[in-house]
Amino acid sequence: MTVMETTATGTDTCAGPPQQNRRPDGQDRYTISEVVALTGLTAHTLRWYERIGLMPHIDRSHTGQRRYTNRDLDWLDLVGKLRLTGMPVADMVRYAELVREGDHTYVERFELLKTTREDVLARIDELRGTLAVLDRKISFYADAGRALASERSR
Amino acid sequence: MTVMETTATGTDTCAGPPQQNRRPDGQDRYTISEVVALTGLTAHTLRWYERIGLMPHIDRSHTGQRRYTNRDLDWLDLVGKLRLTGMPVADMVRYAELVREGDHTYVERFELLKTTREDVLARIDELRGTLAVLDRKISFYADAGRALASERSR
DNA sequence: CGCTTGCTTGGAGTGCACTCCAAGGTTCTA
DNA sequence: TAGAACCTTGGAGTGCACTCCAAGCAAGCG
Repeated sequence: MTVMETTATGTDTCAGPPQQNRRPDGQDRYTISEVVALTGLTAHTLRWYERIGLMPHIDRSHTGQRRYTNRDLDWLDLVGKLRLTGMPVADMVRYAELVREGDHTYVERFELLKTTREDVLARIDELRGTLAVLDRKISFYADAGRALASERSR
Repeated sequence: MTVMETTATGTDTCAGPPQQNRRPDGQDRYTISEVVALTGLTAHTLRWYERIGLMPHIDRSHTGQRRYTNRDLDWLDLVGKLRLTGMPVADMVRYAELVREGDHTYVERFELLKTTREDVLARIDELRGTLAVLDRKISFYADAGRALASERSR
C-alpha cells in the first residue's frame, strides 16, 4: 500500500472542504496571476516559495510560464494554515522535502504534524491568557469612563 | 478624578495576579540582569525597548546603571502579552506614548485595547481552523499507519 | 591592588520573510 | 500587427525585531 494521500504524485493533501473558484480536475491549469487572486499571495511570493523548495516544481506551459494545478492550490492552502501558526518557513520546507522523499518519511511527517498540533494548542492557550489580561484592562477603562461621565453630569 | 490605574506615575498597569520573585514595593530596585532573569528578555532587548520608547525612562543608580521597579516589571508583563498577540512593536510604542501623555488619551487607549481584543479573538479562530486541518491530516496518517501495521502482520 | 563580572553607550549587523528590479520574452485584444 | 498586459529570471533591497560589538566605567572580592 501507499501512504500518499492522493494517487498519482508525491504531494500530500487530504481532501478538505471543497474549494471555491476552482476548475474541475483535468482543466486545472492556472496562471500565476490566477493563483494570486485565489490565494492572496503575491506572484513574487509564489515564485519565491518555489525557489526555496516550499512548492514542488510547478508545471510549465510550452513557453516556460507556470501553470498551477488544483493540487498545488491545496498545498498552498495547507502552507497558509501552517503559516498562521507561526511555523517558520524552513520547517515547512522540511515537511515539503519529506513529502517529496516518499513513503518512508511517513513517521517523521506524522511526528511533525503532532508536534505542530501541540504548538497550536499552546499558542491558543497563550492567547487566552492575553485575552484575560485585555478584558481586565478593558473593564477597568470602561469603569473609569463611567466614573468620568457621572462626574461630568454632577 | 484620574484615569490612571496606579496612583503616583503615568504608567498603566492594573493589578493582575500577584507576581512571583518580586521584592515588596519600596525596595523594588532591580538591576538589568535581575530583570533578564525575571522576564526572559535579554539585556539588549530591554535597553532597546527603552531606546525606542516602549519603556518609560528607567530610573538610574547614582552611577547611571538602570534600576527597574515593580511597576516596570508589570509593564513588561503587559508588553509580553501583547507581543504574543503579534501586535507590532510600533503599536505598543504608540500605546506607551498614550500612557505617557496622560488622562486625555484614555478614550484612544480604550479603543486600542478593544481593537486588540478583537484581533486576538480572530487569531484564536484562525488557529482553531488550522487545528481542524491538522487533526484531519493526523488522523489520516494514523489510519495509514494502522493499515501499514496490519499489512506487515499479515 | 588586581581580577572578574556586570553595566553603559551609539551604531552596526543578523535572520527572517518577503519584495522589488531590470531586461526581455509571451499572450491577448482591437 | 500593434499595443497593453502579463510572464520569466537571478540578484539585490526592505522592514521588522532584535542582536551584537567595542570601548570604557562600576562593583564586589581576596
